[in-house]
Amino acid sequence: MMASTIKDIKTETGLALSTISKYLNGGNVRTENREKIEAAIRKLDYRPNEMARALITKKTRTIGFVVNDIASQFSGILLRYTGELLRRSGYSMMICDSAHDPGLEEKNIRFCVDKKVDGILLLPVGRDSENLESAKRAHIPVVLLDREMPGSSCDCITIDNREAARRAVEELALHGHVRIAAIHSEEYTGYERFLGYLDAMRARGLTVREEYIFSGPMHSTQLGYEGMKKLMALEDPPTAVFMTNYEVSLGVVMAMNEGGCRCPEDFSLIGFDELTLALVVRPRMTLVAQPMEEMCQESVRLLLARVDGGMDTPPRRISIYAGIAPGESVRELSDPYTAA
Amino acid sequence: MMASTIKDIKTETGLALSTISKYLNGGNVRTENREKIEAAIRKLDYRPNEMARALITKKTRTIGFVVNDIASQFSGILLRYTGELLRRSGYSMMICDSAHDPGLEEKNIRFCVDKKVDGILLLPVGRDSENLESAKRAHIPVVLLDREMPGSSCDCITIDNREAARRAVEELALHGHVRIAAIHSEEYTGYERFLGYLDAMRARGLTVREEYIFSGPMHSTQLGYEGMKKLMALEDPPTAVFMTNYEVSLGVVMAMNEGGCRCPEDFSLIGFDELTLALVVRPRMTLVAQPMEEMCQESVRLLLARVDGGMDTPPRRISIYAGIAPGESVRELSDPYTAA
DNA sequence: CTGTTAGCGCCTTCAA
DNA sequence: TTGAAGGCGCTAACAG
Repeated sequence: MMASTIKDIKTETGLALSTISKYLNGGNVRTENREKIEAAIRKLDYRPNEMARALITKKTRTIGFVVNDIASQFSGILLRYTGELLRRSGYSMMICDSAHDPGLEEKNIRFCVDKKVDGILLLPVGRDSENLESAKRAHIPVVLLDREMPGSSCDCITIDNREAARRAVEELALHGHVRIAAIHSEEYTGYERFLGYLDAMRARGLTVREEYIFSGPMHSTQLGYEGMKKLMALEDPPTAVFMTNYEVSLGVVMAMNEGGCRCPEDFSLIGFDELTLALVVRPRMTLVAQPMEEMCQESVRLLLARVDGGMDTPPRRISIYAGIAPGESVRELSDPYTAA
Repeated sequence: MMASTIKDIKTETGLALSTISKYLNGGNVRTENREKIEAAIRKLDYRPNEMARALITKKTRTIGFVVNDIASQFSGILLRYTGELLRRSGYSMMICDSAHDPGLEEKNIRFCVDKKVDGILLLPVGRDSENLESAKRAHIPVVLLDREMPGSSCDCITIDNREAARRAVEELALHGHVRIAAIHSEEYTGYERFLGYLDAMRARGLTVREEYIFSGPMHSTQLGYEGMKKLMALEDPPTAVFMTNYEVSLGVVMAMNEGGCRCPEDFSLIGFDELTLALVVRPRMTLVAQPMEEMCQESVRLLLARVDGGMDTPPRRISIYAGIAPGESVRELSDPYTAA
């Protein structure tokens, strides 16, 4: 009734433990013995005990994924891709949700370390690389996904947030927009993208009006909703709005619908992330499409390379190009100064 | 440089291994020795090796969560609650995403079994309890969350889907609605809720018109969007729409906004799940609020009871009452037959 | 209460 | 290629 062990295979086949072990680990065994072993494994439904194996090899074949917010759609999709990639490489994934709490993030990393994961994928909440201390002490590699942490010496996969944002706002300007608002979060990605907005405005010599900037501590539907409400109520409202993530865009669209405004007639919009909203809303939103699958591939590749290869090579920072997926949410403005 | 072991504590303190082990497991030790041990632990930054521990105790203190769709907001929130609850009980959570694929679900369960998890929480994709075979053979308890599986003999936590749906549709009827449409998925929850719709219609003696029913294989924004488009195009459209989940509601709202329809003036709406949408859309949606936190508490409680207590007691099926959160998306219809 | 002695299931030297 | 012996880090009997 108990799960069968390698010993049972031994008594079943009459071979030595080490022979069986070698077979299990892909070594060369006489064909006749191989067949015996395979038959016994099938018969007893034997599966190696990963715990015992890990005790010796010091490899759990488990990766910890510490995620800023498990309930966000963006994270969910990253988790799906990475989980699948890891599974294909024989790794399992232990997910810990930091729920936007930097303190919890630190605990989660420590938890992963205690569980002896082989490596950690981190989609960070905070900017404080002190949170990584426990992993560093235990020599467990960490790869940062989607967001950098200034003080850290980890590999890091991001998109070129600032540059992508700059191009997005440039797109608005190219269509003749001058009164361009921005709704952004103060998190890493939100702020980087806001900097890109400023870059574009400056490069074009456009005025950055204070009342056109709306920000909040983190990306949320709430933020977009409230921001757009405020912008719509302005005496001299913008003609275009730049939004720094998916949830924010969702909130903006809700606010516009509620206020009876149309896109792009009343407001042109450009945002980030090609998720559900983008597939459903008409007119189709123009937005920066983050190559999420590629981000996951790169981060898993880097992490597994560290797991196998070690920490002696210098940290790599990969910034992936994020292009703009065309849509119809930006309208041509011939004379911006008379536009509503 | 290597992580310190219990042996290091032994040489540091001069005590026997078993004394230290006993201390670690909460046994009684002479105060003077306790202090020695504690000092050594701090000094060497010792943390017990969970692998070695698991090898003897046969408990990994890890729970596997096999989830139908990690990218859905509903699942995300369930994962957040359960993860937190488990962490507080000293358990880690290994999440496997089935991505709506029953075949992958079976693989995921087998994966959890191989990883020797102490128990499995399953939010199922399919209805086929054969997927649970590997867990059953290994005597690993499984608790079903949110959805039943007919043939299984597992504990199961659901809400009273059918009854809650019946009450929701009854609510529409009480406001004078007669031409009531339903957009539902063919998944377990979607279908149960559709049955509740039929119950209510029948009880009221209302006609169930074929053109008022729209369904699809699974819950999605797409489903709601397309369903609502179709309903709006009808010659004789419904006055109210019942939607079987959150994503569907989102799609419906999008379609209405796009078509220039207002809620509740043009269509009354009632749906499920108090998520982001519910917090942002105005007028506030009337909907069945699933007690997600309670569902998680119950399922974790049941699962840990199985982990400790064993499988000899008969399976428990808990159905939690889901109330209707009031909103303003259902309007009073005095004369339904003349309403648009 | 403390220490000694065996293992948990597996991998990895070493001889043969 | 194969087999015997030792040990990974820890807990669980015992005996003291």
